[in-house]
Amino acid sequence: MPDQTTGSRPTLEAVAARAGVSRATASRVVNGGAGVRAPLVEKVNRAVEELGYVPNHAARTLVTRRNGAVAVIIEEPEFRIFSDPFFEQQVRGISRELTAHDSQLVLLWVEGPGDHERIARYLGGGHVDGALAFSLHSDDALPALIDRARIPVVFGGRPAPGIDPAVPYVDCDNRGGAREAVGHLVGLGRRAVAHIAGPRDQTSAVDRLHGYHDVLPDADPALLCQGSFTEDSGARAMAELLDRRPDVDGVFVANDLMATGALRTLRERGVRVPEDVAVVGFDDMASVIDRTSPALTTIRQDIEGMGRLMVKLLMRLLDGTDGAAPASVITPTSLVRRDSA
Amino acid sequence: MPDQTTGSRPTLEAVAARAGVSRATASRVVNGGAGVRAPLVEKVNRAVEELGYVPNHAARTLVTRRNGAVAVIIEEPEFRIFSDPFFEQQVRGISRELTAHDSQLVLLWVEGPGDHERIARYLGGGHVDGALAFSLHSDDALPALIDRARIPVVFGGRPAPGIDPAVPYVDCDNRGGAREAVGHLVGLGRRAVAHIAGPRDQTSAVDRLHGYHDVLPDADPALLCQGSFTEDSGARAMAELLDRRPDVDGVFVANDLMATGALRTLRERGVRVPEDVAVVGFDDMASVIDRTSPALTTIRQDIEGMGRLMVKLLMRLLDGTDGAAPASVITPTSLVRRDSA
DNA sequence: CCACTGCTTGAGAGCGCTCCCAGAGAGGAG
DNA sequence: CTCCTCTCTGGGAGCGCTCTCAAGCAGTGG
Repeated sequence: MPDQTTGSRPTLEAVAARAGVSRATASRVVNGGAGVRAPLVEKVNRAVEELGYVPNHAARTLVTRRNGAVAVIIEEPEFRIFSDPFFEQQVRGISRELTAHDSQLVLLWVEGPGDHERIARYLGGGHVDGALAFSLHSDDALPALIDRARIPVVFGGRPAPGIDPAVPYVDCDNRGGAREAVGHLVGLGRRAVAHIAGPRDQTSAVDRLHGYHDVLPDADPALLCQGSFTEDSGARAMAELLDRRPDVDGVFVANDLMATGALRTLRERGVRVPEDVAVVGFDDMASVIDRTSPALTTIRQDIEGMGRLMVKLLMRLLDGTDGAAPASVITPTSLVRRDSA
Repeated sequence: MPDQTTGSRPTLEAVAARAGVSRATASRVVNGGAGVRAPLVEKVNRAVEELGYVPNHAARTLVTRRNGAVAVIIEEPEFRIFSDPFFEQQVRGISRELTAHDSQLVLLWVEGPGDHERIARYLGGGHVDGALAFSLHSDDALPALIDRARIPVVFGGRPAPGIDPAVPYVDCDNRGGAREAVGHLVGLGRRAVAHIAGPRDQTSAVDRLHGYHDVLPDADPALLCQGSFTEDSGARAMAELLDRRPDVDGVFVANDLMATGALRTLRERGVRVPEDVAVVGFDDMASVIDRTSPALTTIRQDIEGMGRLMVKLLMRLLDGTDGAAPASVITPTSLVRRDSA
């Protein structure tokens, strides 16, 4: 009988002893069993079962230099990004895909510049194989931070220009989606199609604005209004638009939340949607859409899918069939027709 | 010159060599430097600096058997718990406290029974030092799962009866808070004080109901209504209450979200708050309170603080001054007087 | 001047695992 | 029957670190 008196967890050694094989063979079986004859595989597996053996992660990491963990970096400078439904969906996708790759999700919550030193040290400390981050603002210190840690990283959302262009990212086709939205409004016969844009320092907002201009390069600047992706800012922008151009008959709003605000303003002013003004949003965020009336026509993006793609890209980086760094991925968008346009 | 030709990260060995000391001394300095003479400490620190040395986590874990990581288990059976503001605040507290303890937050996202096997394996695999979980429903399989992994755990919220009573948890004083809420209404001279309760399978809701009965043991059962912690259920319950007992002049609602619904119903029915009916909620959830009118009087609980406490409790468990398992903690609540009562 | 105490320091043994390499069989070709 | 090849298995080194233990070295009292 092997010494099993201690309360500690059984080691590979113990499994090997019980199965009557060497540690090397036991290891092979535990890791898939390639090149081990069936009867031995059987024996080892039984020993694993009986002993309740679980590989020691630290020991394995020490020699393989693989952690099986990926950091997800969350910055919360001003908003409650954590409870943002967009973000939630993306993290869900990440979590699912990570699980599929037998990797763990380590949450790094950055609350301010004071945390940067700590985060950099952590990332550089070999605790995780790679990192996933989200590009929020162009004045973000995060990219530099990660760059310093010399760790593979994939961004969610196109990083602001100026960031190392070699860093792969996953983003939806903001520009193309915007084109489709505006094209839809134009196709509906709308003559004065306005745009309520998002913050200038976010690439997604900038790209959507570009998409608008792609279709309407000569649009009256008065048809352009600046919002900040919040519901109230959308309401205000819509009011301004109605004041400046009372003849406006179509609006492409850069996100659903602002579109909700715009719909509110239109309702308050007695403007009919879509008869008088047709409205198209962006995101197709279920929790927002549910509350709109009339039901919001919008551009859908597969947010969870983007989260999964981020992981897939990172894994490819890690598997490092060297040299060929995977390119960024732009996922397609689609128009979802509802009642508002 | 030491061999620094490889691109790999420097080891303690390298630091020791550069500082002209032994690996043991270098290790001592890196870990606080107790019992090492000042000049050597200085030398080693300089070497660390120059080499950009970062300790190898896996190697350290291998010998210390401490991971510096804690699992936060999130179950998402039906609701979007992740984007729940309550949850967000709690996780923020956890994250902050974990950082203070130099530990990392590993997110374990349980999506269904299919994940249980994986989670149990992970928890039992020595990847994390302990786990934090939240008690949601009484039919929860989670506690059994964690029990099986034989890993220290602290719950957020009192677990349902039937769960191992030795497991420590952190919860607010639901019952006392409810007593205070009802007492406040009674103190205001309200004669027919009703209660809109939360789901029966959640201990927080049950405790709040108990608190109500503590103050009003002989309350008319018609003054009791069942909700499900959602806004709509609160609205429906309020309507039912008004139908059953038109003379109702006070309501203690088991959470703010339902209170919002109740306020809506009251407004729609032309009932004045607080003149005709005084309303007290529970939670003091900023994002909910902001939207209520009149401003909701409610019971405040320190949600972030509870998150932090969960970590503190777990750390005490881990430091294991054996035997004395830390007791659960009940945090105090306080009445926040606003306009609705 | 020597033994003794107390504080620093270094040598070395692992922690549990993977992986390289050599050796042992087995089977086919000469 | 021997030699060679191929497949499978075991021995053993070593990943980077911590920690125990003993040696070294002052300083002190007898």
